[in-house]
Amino acid sequence: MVTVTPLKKRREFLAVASTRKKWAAPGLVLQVRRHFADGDAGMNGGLIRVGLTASKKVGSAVVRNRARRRLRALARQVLANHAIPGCDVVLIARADTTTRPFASLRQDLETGLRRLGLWKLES
RNA sequence: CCAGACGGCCGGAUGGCCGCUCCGCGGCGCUGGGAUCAACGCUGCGGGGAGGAAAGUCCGGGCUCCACGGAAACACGGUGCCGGUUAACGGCCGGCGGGGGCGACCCCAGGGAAAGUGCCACAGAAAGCAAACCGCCCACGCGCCUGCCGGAUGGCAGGCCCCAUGGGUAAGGGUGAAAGGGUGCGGUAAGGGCGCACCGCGCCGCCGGCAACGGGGGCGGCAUGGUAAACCCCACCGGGAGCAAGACCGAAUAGGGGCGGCAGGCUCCCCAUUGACGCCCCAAGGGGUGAACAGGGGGGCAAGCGGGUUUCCGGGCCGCCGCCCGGGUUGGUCGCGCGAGGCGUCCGGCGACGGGCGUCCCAGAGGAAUGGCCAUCCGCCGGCGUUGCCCCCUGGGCGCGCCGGCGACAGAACCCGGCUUACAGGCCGUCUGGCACC
Repeated sequence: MVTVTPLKKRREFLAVASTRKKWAAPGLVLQVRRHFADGDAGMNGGLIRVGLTASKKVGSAVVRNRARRRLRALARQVLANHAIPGCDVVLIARADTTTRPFASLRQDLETGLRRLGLWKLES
């Protein structure tokens, strides 16, 4: 199991967005970036960093918080076991994030990881 | 039982699996070895962890910084019946006045319009200063009608539905949100506070009340239209900005300011009284001179500079070096939760509220924790069914069962007192008006 830490700085979010590697699903939008060229490169190699974004388009403060919490729970379940280490991931909430069934949301994230080449069988 | 008024309260519950954050206690880790403190990381156990509005950011305070001689005044902003309450308020409580409701009760931006200025759309004759469109009344006749006289375009008499002129009126008509008090009677040519009664208004006493105000009396024939959420006047209140306040720590790089690099000193090495070093002479070997003298060169020390302006001295400039100071980006720590605190109870007060006693410690994040998923129950809504009950019986209500959907408004960001706005559903109490029964 790899460690999952949060992504905090605006710079880091922009860096992930600038790679243009993204996948849009009904429940969420996924953006990824490998922060080391190849291999395990250094001490940060095992880290997966996750950033969550919920804009005002999603809804009020209550709705945005709920969307973020569901995405955080999802990331904990899926990314730790199925994403290859050494990458940054940004999950963006959409309008349906709070109402979509959790299993479907999970499906969205998993196919997104496969499409972007980050999928890994359970370790 | 139905309809309604007011006040208070709750605002999903339980369990399972997996997490977050803070606090307390314990364990482990941190490279030569051992011991140990703090912090940090990981981990185990125990405990705390959103709201009545956390919202809007509309008022009032605490706290912090800035400004300032206590302050006062101008400007600007706010408040505006009276009394109380409070740390304070534009809040709240109790009264007063006006309006609405059968009633419980509800609503009111409720100071001043004889200080001044402005405005009063449309309509209307006229919107502030008294005027007069229709009408009403009187007079007059140069108008008209009737009758008589006369040859006559004339004279005489009478009359006013229609006409002109002069005068009196403001009751009636019509306009308007508003038309110079209202209703009635008398009076009058017609009318009019012209006179009278009542109401209203103004002024002056009296009584009740702390007061707003209320009650009653006398006088005045009525003067002063409305608008101050128009300017304004009066009274009272307000210094400004805000936790991104503010305090502390503060790396690399770049940049800012100040001082020094002057004199003098200490120390080490080399040369030197058999004369170093500088200058002068030379036959190139040396000699003279400073020498009536003891120093010279180099390095180091908080010691020591270099460039360039023709040169020297001084000064300035640029650069370098050394030391010191201040600002400050990312970041970190504090501010930061024992408080105008919650709950219970007693006392004072109609009440807002105040006081005493007891008891409790109750969120503290920072891309922002306080949750994610599942199950059962609960509540509400819709549909279908019903061998149940009721009614005003093609139907409806209540109850029960099944299926499906939904779970209001909304997320602390320094704290507190209010206000405003949003809100599925539900509970409790007091009161009002009906209906039924005793």
